[in-house]
Amino acid sequence: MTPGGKETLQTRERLLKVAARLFATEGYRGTTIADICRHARANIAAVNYHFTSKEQLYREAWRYAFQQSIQRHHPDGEIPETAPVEERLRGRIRALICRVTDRNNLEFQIVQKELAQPTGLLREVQREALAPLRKNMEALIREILGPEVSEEEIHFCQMSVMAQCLGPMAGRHGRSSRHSCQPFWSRNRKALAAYVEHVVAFSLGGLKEIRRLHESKR
Amino acid sequence: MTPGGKETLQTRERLLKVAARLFATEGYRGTTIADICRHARANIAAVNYHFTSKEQLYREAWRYAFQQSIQRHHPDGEIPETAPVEERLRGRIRALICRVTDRNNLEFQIVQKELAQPTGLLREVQREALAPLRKNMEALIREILGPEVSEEEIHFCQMSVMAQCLGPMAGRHGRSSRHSCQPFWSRNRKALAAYVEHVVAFSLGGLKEIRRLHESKR
Amino acid sequence: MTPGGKETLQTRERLLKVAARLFATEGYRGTTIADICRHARANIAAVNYHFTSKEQLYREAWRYAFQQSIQRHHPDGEIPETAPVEERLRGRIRALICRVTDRNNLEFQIVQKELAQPTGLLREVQREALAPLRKNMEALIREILGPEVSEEEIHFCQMSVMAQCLGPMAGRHGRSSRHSCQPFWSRNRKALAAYVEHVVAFSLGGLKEIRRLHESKR
Amino acid sequence: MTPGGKETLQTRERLLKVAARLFATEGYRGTTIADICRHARANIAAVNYHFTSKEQLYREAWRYAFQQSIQRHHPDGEIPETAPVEERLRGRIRALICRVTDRNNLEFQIVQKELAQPTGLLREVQREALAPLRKNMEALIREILGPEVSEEEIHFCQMSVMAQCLGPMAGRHGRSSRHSCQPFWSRNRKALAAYVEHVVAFSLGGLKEIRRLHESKR
DNA sequence: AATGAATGAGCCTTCATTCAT
DNA sequence: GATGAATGAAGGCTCATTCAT
Repeated sequence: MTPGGKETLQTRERLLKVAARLFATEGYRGTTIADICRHARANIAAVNYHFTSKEQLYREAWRYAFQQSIQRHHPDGEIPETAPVEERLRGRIRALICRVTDRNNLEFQIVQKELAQPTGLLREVQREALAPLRKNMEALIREILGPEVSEEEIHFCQMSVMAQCLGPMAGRHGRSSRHSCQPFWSRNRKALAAYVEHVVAFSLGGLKEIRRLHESKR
Repeated sequence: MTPGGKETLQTRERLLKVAARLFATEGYRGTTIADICRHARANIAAVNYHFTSKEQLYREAWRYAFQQSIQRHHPDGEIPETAPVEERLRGRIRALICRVTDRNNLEFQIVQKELAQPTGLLREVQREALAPLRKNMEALIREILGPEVSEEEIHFCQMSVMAQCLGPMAGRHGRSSRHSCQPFWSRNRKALAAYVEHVVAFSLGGLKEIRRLHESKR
Repeated sequence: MTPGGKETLQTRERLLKVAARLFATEGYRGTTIADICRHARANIAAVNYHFTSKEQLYREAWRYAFQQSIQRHHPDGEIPETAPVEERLRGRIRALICRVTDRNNLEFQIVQKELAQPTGLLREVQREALAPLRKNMEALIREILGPEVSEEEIHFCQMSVMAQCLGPMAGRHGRSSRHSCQPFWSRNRKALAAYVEHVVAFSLGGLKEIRRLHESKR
Repeated sequence: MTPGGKETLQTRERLLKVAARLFATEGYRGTTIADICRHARANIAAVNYHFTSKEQLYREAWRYAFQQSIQRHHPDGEIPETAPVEERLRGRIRALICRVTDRNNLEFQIVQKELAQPTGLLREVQREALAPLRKNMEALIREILGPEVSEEEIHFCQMSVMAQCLGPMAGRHGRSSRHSCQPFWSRNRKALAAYVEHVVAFSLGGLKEIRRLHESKR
């Protein structure tokens, strides 16, 4: 209809957009192909035409959300590499919490549902999205704790920090949100900023304690 | 069939047991009434007969798992009320992590799926299971931080501690676990105990830092 | 509705009956579950309830037709075992041709479609229906030719006789029969009886020739 | 694309070739337009563009296979018209059995599926391919039996001979052949030649018997 | 002449629920 | 009190065909 094959691209893209949103709010099983096509104003067979199967669409929709997410948010919080390590940790934590709590960022909403109810379809999630995040966080922590702390301890510290960042993800709701109270971070930006500062302080305190214990043990 | 309604009770209980297990591993949507009845050696109509609907069975199954969980695990970690507050915090943390990582404890597996994919059917979860946990944790934290720290800060600290306890929940898998690497805490008890000690130390360090900041601010 | 669970049995049986008829005329792929259920006045889900899948229904429908067929036609043409071998051969040939050309005998119509377009679902057809037929025919032929004729020759003779019996099967039509001229054996019984006598005579002549050649070769 | 419509012709021919092969192995319903176009490296719309519909392609594909078949095999087995009638019968029988069992000869594979499962699309098959075959066979038989034998008897004899030739067609498989044992004639050429000789001998013996009966009746 | 996106009808199957014993 | 047959709505997917270039 429109010139230049634009229409074609648009249908595929519309499907991806809608699919990412619905998968994020309703989960894989809770989303039907019919829903997706209706919202994307596309034919019921469009999904199978463009993506072969619902499973494939799921994978590509997550990838789409993932790439949109890293386009919007710099994972280092735009802190230069030369800044002190505490500053860089703050940048990482802020960036991650922002990505996690951003209503328009579908990536982590899909990830969360995938973690809770693995479909086995997003193995690449681990590889491409979460593993680098963890690797990077562990590098920062190793820098703070010094080279003599065991890898297990570093791994545990990374878990502690990441858990605090991902924590606000829980209780995020889809359609059925009528039953739930709004989470704190959706009230205003100030509350979110306060939580970020809390996590930074709490984590630095925790790391300090771990290092102290390690040194006293020696 | 047998007199005294005994048979009924047995069937009912079998259904609850099986349902809790399946809901925990496969989620609400991933579990079919037929599955439940087959595993419980019950008639296909038994669920609707005993529980009116799948939704109602879901609610009662979670409650069943919840009550079994608190029967097995003392939420205070069997630390007497008179022990120092740090000891009581350690007891709480250990108890919670144990409940969360216990493969036979279905309660939190259901909770996790409910948090990620709210069906809106477990509003009571919040009220009966999680809220008391949080309340109690906040009380301990308030005791540690002193009465002058703001409620918001106490709430944030509770989130930090709880997030670390619930963190290991993520990545727990049901049927599709063939795709996943085993989590650290399933390797052996020692690793789990080490993580518990880490969370205690990290959290105490974090709380210390928060208190220090608060006092210096004054 | 009707007393005694009769209705239940009837639905299953109705499905089998209708399925056998439709599979016989339209083939496996040409028959839809919806068709079957409509003709059997059953719900669209009835097939999957009673038979799990279309494939399973196909197998059971053939078995149903097979058992009805052997109930109606005695495979030996009701010739006593003590009769001369030529008489017994005539009985066999007549019985087989009757079964093959009987419009109400669905068994061979299904078999024919299965031979032409194997679904791989009726492997038991070979074992249960055709193999015994061939075995029996070979026994008669061996009796006629004498023990010194090679197994290969006996097998070839069996093929010659069987092919003549099954030949009228070809050109049997389903829905699209408006395009085809009626086969000779549907015109009247006399034509069919004449064909039977022809096959008997032709085959006995053939066998005589084979034996003659064998003896002259010696 | 290329000038002169050459490209078109090539695409058209590729479609015909592929279609004949797929229709022969999978049958009309078992073959999809998408399959054909994929194997022929043609656009999904190519079939409808070149042949208007799948039905039309089916007809033309059979005709294509038919013409290729008669180009490769001389229907008289290359026996001169002047040879004795028995020799000419042998030539015919051998030629027909060769065509039927030749794996590369798609014509009869399509015919067989059409006979078992008439789509009503190949009415011309009867007229153009089978009828001449039968006519010719009947002429030979009439020559052997003499002019006084009834037309019905001649027709029956033709059926007997043809059935033996077409018999090996049954059990020929497409994709699902993994379930089937290999037919005798694919083992080696000697087995096939032996079967040809058997059919010739058996048929001559049968015809002799028929003539004898006819003469004795007189 | 040829293409690739798009369509709509239809197919097999699943599943929570109901109904008549 | 308990059962098993039956239902209808819906889900994912296939496929021949059409449409706009």
